[in-house]
Amino acid sequence: MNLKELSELLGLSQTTVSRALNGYPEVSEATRKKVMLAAKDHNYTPNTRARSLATGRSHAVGHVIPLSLEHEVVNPVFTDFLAGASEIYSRENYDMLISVVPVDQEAETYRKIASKGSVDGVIVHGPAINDPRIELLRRINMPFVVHGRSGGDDEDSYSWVDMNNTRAFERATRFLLDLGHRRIGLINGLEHMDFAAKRRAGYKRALAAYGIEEDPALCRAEEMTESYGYAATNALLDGPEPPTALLTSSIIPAFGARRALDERALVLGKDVSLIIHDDDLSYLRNGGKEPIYTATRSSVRQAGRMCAELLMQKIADPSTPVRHELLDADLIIGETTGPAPQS
Amino acid sequence: MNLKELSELLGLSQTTVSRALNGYPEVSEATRKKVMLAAKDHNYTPNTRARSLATGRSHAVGHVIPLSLEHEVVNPVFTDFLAGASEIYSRENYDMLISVVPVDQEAETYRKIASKGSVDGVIVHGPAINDPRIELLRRINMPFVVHGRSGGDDEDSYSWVDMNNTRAFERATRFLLDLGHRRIGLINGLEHMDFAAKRRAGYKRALAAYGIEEDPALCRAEEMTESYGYAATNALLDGPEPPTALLTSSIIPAFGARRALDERALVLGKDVSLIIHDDDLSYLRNGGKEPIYTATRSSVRQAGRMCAELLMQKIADPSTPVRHELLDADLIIGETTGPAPQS
DNA sequence: TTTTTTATCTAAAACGTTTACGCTGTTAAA
DNA sequence: TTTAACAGCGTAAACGTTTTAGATAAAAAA
Repeated sequence: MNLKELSELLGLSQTTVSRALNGYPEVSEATRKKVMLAAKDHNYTPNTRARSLATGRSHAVGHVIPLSLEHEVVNPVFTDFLAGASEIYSRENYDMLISVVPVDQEAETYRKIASKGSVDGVIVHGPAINDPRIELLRRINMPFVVHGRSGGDDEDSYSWVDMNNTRAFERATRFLLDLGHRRIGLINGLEHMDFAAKRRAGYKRALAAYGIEEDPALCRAEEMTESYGYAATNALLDGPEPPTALLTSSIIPAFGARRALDERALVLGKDVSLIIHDDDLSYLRNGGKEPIYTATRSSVRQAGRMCAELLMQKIADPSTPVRHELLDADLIIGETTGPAPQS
Repeated sequence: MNLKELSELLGLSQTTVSRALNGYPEVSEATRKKVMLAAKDHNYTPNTRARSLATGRSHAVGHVIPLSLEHEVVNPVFTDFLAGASEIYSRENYDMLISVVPVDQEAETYRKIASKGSVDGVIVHGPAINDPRIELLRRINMPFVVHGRSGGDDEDSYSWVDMNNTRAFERATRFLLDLGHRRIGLINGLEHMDFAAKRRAGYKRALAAYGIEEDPALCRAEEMTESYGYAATNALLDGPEPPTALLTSSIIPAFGARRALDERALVLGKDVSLIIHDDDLSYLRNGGKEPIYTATRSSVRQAGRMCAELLMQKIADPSTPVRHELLDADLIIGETTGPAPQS
């Protein structure tokens, strides 16, 4: 069923029917009702392709999700982020178009997407420090919102939704310091990524406040997998002066850390303390009412919702001023932290 | 830059330029070269919307990924599945359109997608037993491939890519039986899903071969989260006749099982054996060269590739006969299984 | 030489919407 | 009574492609 057929069926012009359906005022309420009813009855939905061509907008947003080259890892937080964003899109009747591409082809992909005209805007995932994609998107004049920030001084010049990574890790580190820990290992994500760099900065700042110099031997930075958590924990514990506490950048390496500790019969929260960052993933909940891991928690799903929200606004009215949403992480106390063991 | 401008610039008609770019034979090699070059120079890409409208095909495929209602969990294997499928799509220059929708709105979503005409085909995720979506898609004549099967007798009538769930779990259970285990717990996924039902069937069949009746008290079936693995393991171990071995349907509940066992100071592979099903997720690798968990392994990413492959064929030529790909899982031996403890 | 075929290109229709503009009749203002 | 405003609807153009049906000229066949 298309517009022409529907309008013939109703004895009206295509114009009137279209206007009735799209809520334009130049049509009487009586006819609008008739049209709406007929549309429902013959379940007519405007053809997206034709509508897009006519309006110049595709009613879709793009997500380019980077595939890390070395290990072919695609970040698992995306499922929850997309679930959050999707809530907003489906409310606004927008489509979500995603491409998973190796990081070295990202710029190319954005360019292509733009010239094909298949989306009205994009979400930038996993910004690196001084990420070139931002400059690119601005140049081709494509509305975008960044999940995270890109460091640099131009953070005011584009819209983003970020978590206060520095503050979260500063608080977590401080919490451990207050418990008497002095050697604290950091099992971080890749530090050319802005979020990881900021977390490290927070860690460093807390140490500095206690007059402690950051020890590079206690800091690791890799793709956040379970096996990385396992290997890094082992490596740190095998060092000359093993840490009494650990910070991991996600719950996933924490599983690896737990495995390593178990093998050594070290008890979490007693022999070694552990604080994780918890993205509140639906399939990896950190406990129920009571958290298991002591954690800095910030919902990535919520971030997804907010990014989508901001982008929708930007698309609806491109003159919308840029907006920044800085989410604060909660510090929640679980069973994996305790006073530093006396040695 | 659009077709009209490009053709005027070249002094040719739009027809000729279009044909040159799309590789039609009615154009001389000389002009084709010229056209190609000019297109590159002014980086012209045909507008997707216009092309779709003209050809009637959208060059996009849809993935409707179900959001479990009760717990709002979106299955984490999707990221890897999508990564696999995406490889194929980008090779064929197809777009991937995804919607995350609560299970009760799935049928509605498919219908909408079809009438909007925004995709040329869909992948069906997470089929339940006798899933109504299959009938629906057939009725509205939308090409589709199912990841998994839907039970029932009509499995021959549509294309699917599945893992041999029954066989995998039969082998795993047999392996435990051969090691002397007689009480084996099954920590399964939701059993109205076909994959989970088939896994249970395999488990049952192996037990039957040893003359053992399945004990419902040893079988759990829920959303496969870490906390579920933890709770289920605790419940089983607290039962009157605790199991000496466990099977989990994914690596994620296995993390929970490990946590529960650690708390009881039970050693994996000695006090309690554990076999998992391993989807070979990039961010949750089951060890490196040496596997950690004994597991039945089948790559969900590979399944993604194959589904996409099949769907592309079906779209290119709708008369393509249905195809079935049944992947066999490897049984890989890790450190979490050993002989049943004497009691 | 005339006819047929072939190679190369073009004009215009089609895809299904939205929307700028125009028309008619009715009501309100002058 | 005349003019203006307005509500309600229709006509036709536009969006940027692909594709059908021809057109022209050159080459081959008769």
